[in-house]
Amino acid sequence: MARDTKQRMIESAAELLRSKGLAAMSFTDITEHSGTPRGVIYHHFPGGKVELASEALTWTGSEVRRHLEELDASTPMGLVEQYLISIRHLLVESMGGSSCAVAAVTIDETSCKGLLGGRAEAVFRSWIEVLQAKFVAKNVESEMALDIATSLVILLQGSHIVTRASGELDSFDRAARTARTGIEILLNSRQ
Amino acid sequence: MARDTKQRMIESAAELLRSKGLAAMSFTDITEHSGTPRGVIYHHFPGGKVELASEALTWTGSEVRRHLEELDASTPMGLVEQYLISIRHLLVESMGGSSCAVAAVTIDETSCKGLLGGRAEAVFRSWIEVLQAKFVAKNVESEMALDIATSLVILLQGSHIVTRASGELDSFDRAARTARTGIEILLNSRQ
DNA sequence: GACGATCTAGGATGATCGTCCTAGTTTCAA
DNA sequence: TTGAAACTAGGACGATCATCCTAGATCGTC
Repeated sequence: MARDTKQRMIESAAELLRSKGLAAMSFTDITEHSGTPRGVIYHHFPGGKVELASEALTWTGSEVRRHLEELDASTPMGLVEQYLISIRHLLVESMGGSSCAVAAVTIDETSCKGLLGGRAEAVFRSWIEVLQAKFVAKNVESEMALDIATSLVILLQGSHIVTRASGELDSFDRAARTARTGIEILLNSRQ
Repeated sequence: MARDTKQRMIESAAELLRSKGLAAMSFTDITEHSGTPRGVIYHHFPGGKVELASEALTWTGSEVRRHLEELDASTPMGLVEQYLISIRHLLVESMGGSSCAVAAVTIDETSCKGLLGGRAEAVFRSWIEVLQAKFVAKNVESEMALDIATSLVILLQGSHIVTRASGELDSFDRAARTARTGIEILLNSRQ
């Protein structure tokens, strides 16, 4: 029960972070969205808003990481294709109002300098590392795998911003096409 | 004088938008940062915070667009190189606390749906169009030019987020390398 | 069955938010 | 010179914010 209450608040925080950002996310929003009473906040999160946001970030990070770890294909290029398809679905959902919780926190300066900034960095790095490992497992050289993994995460973040503003996926499709071409060449150029 | 007061507020708003996002940017911040009195706000911006943010967005958009229009090189690939160098400088500055004002507004759901969202979309599109026209002027086919321009803007936005979180430029350099390769191949593949 | 620890519950608080208001000041055309 | 328009100036307003507080409820352990 207790774990359930806390978890509901974390997931609500993650969703509100995605939809309105850190500063605009109030505890009133969270209690209404999660259906938990106000007094529970500082019992489960003695550190207040920062601690809740931090846990929401960590949770979002591991959720996405779990999706990334499920990617599987016989070739490196197959991984790229799967990733692009996967995040296209994610962007479709996002257009309805959500963006990326990690990006939302990164936008905030105060959070960026403090605990939350470090947490956001760790989340991004973990995503990149998971992707890199996937490519390395397909016999892609380590540095090249890191290049590709980083490019894919940056493509996701950039697309989140631009497609959310425009309300359509054309921008992503064009950037994805360019990225696919570039990565394919990189992969073919290896010995 | 009047124009000066208004302009100072707009530029302060743009900077605060970059550093802390829309919701966290208060009028108290703006008056302190710009050195203008509180009563002036609703004289120059009857629409309140939304109108000020909108003007800050428009101003940021034209500032960046001006930089983009200054890009000049003899070859399409030269343009890409210049763009990458140019936004690398921008990212160096950004690491000290600022991100992109347009992205900051896009994160906010309420603003994204309303007037500000439309404004943000227009700004992104204008950047893409300027870049596209640059490539078309170098005899790159229109659709391919749009692909490349879109990719470059998405690269900028994604890098802004990730490098701000990590505090270093390695992510950008890796993504830029991949993008450069991909675009080069696209350009060489044309007839 | 009782007791300490954990959790739920909602209200109170001071600070800060965006917005608005009423004066005073400057500018400039007639 | 004068009067209207444009602008400066700072305070006041209700609403909302994050935080904290005190009780009641529930649980596991002796």
